[in-house]
Amino acid sequence: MSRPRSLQPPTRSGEPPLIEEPGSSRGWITDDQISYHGASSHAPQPTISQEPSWQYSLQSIMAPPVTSYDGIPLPAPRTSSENESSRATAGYKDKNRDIEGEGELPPEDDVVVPEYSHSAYNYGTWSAADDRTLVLARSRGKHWVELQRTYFPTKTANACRKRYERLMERRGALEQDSQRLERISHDYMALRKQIWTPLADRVGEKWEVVEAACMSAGIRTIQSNARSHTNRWRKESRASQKGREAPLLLPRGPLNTGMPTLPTSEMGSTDMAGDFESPIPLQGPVHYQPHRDVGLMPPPPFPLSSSGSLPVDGTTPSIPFAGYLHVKSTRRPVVSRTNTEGRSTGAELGWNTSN
DNA sequence: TTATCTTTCCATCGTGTCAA
DNA sequence: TTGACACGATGGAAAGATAA
Repeated sequence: MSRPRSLQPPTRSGEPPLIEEPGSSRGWITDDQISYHGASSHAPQPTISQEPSWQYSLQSIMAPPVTSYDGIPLPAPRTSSENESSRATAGYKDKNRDIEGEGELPPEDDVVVPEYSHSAYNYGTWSAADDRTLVLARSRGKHWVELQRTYFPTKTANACRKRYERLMERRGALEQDSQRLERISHDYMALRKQIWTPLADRVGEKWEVVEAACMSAGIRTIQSNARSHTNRWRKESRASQKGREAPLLLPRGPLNTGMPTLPTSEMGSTDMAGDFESPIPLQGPVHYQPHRDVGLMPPPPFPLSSSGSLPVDGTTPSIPFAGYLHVKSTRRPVVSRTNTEGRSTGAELGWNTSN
């Protein structure tokens, strides 16, 4: 099976708009509000309802049932007995799907088949309007074949069914994620001081200041800054070594500077150690000292975003060499896709918040 | 037997990221 | 700037399940 790489989905400008329900505050999405690649990240997200009886403790075990999609009541999951009775009484018409959802389906006569051939592979994306039509039609008991012939003649019934399944899975996961984020936020507020204090001690700042700087910068900015900072330090270190007889020795061991001590075990034995690396291995108890007191080649000031709250004047203690954290991304955060992964939270990074 | 639905596998495409 | 790579999205196909 080969598909022409150049085949693109047709523009949807010729499709009829969905009919807005009179008095409804929920307007239909017009074509110019939809981009057809990555559309779901920009289009208004539908509202999802789920069973209120769904228990918090079950979050990590199973996704709650999705009971509505953007206000459209969805049929309850069918049991085998319901299947049997519905088919017997309704002449194979599934009465569980015979639910009058809000909104109207586009008139069947108005459905315009795009001009490209159905025989060509239809690698078309689904717009928000398509999704709504699909869910509405399904909620009214239309079989896949009928639904496909009526509203999606350029797609197959199987494609419609799979799209429907994925929509339901996605919406369920979305709702689950929002509740999960609430839980993480709650725990974060309780543990944030513990989380940020080690880094704050290392750089000689208040933990609130360090937290604000990192939060405002974002993980991508921090990754980028850390990498460039490390590269710059290495470059300058090499240049410095060229001009000396003896290589520049990096401090190890106690310097007795009065700065907070971060035992190696705190970094080396936690999951966090797998996400960060320093220019040199951490060995033994290390006492950190602002460079200006030690007389080492001063690293550049800590890079800040434009909204960063750390001062960048010369009095700001820069991060000692061992404090350069280069974040190794084990999973690339996805920015514009609709998936919900890529969140970087203390919990997900495996920060050891126990004391 | 037929119709419908579900599950599973797999190939392809689009897009973002990263290193050279 | 470009190519390699990873990953999610999409849809075709086949097999199996279920009920009329």
